[in-house]
Amino acid sequence: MTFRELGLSEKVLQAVEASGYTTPTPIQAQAIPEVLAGRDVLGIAQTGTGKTAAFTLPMLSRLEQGRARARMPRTLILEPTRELAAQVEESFGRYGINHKLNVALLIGGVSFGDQETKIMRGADVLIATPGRLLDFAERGKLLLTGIEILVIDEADRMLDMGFIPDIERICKLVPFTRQTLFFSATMPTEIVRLTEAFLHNPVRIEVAPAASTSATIAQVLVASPSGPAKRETLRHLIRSVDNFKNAIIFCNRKRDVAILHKSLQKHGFRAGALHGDMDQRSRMASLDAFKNGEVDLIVCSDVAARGLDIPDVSHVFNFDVPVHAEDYVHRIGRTGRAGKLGTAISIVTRADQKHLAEIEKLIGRVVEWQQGATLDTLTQDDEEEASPRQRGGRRTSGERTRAPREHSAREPREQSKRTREAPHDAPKSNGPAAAKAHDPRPQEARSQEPRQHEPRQHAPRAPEQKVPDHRERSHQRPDRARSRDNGHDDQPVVGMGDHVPSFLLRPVKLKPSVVEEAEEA
DNA sequence: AAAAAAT
Repeated sequence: MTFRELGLSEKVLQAVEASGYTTPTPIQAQAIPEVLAGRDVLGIAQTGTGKTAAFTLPMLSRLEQGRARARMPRTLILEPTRELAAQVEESFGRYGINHKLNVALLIGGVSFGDQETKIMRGADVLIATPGRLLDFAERGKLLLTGIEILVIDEADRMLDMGFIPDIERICKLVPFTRQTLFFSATMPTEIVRLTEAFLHNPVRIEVAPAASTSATIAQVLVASPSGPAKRETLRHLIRSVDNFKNAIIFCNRKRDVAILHKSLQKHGFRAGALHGDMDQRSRMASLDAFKNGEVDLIVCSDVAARGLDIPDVSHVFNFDVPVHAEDYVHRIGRTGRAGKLGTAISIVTRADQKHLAEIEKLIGRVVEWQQGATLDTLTQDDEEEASPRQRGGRRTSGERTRAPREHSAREPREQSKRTREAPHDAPKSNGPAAAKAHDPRPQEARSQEPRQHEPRQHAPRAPEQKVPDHRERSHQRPDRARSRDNGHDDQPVVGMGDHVPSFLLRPVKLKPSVVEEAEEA
């Protein structure tokens, strides 16, 4: 099967060939002829199946006849997130190079001016998130009465996000005679009801069963204590995994995205962040930086879990196990795309066991623990290290200071940091981080790339050995780094001797905002 | 125990 057999126009075929594609994916092969014939389509497909091209290519063919009028776009595509909307715009840009079509992106978080100009000029394709679209429509800046094709993408996600009332309102603003293309990864009853109301005699095209995980994704679990030790577990994993190119790291909460992002940067990693409370500029900048390789790590909330198509992501880390099992499937689906191999590593703490069980039930298989090291193999020490704040007065700071390890002697200037880091970085031999003896990546492929001109002080490191800290923080002012460190990690108090006033050892309850500031170090 | 989306 080739694209040529599907009935697409010559202009579109040339653009597809220029992109290097020759064989349509199953959903493209099935959907494209139907869209070209003007039929409604109900596509049940995950992202990563080639769904976007399944509607953009035939839409481009159809749009070759006719012209857009001011304020009256000819086609409308609804997306649940701004990033997905921007991604669809890119797709029109890529496959529409031979067309002179006006494509407008109508999303929140950016100024109205440009968007209004494009709509006034007449948009052939309007790609929108529901809120901003309704805003325009209600102000009379946009008429939906000329819509020929309506695309509702990621409908089940729209449902999750409470967009269904908005979608229904929008559907009532577009002409009854339009063609509707409706895509959803799953079909909950709410969505079935919607398709019955707004699709006319649709062709049903189903490609991948919901909740299946791709065979091209290797999945593994890593047991870890929680707290700062969890960040150390992640750092170790990033440094030690095989075939690392870049990674998306998921957290469950936006504030944890911010904390982890800063922590990784502090440790010298080139990392970006992406969550819905960031301003739109930063969101786009982060995503671009990750796509073009300026950073090789991006810390995300679930805003990035679904649909984002970043080719060639080598690893997905679940820094937090997702609370909702379906999110696991979506998150790990950011890797192993387009036939490439990917690895999904989930860091699991005691508290995650329940959610892990639900995930395994959903995907219908158990996920292996790395090196067979389950939560039960975490030692008492690991667990205690995980919660220094709750220790209260059980130990004095003097007792907390561990005997320097052998490598401290080799790096005397790093001793204080090393003492603090060693317990997490060097778990028991059956512990989570004992996985790989050294980083097999070529130097240029690593997170610390900008510093590659610096001589590497140590040959491939042993698991007990941390990457020399001066490499990680060489770009930082050391005084700043040190002072910001003191807040949350388990560092012995310097300058008070072994005596610590008892009030300092009392457990303290901090307001969340205070905790956040402390954690920012 | 969350995130997202209009201002």
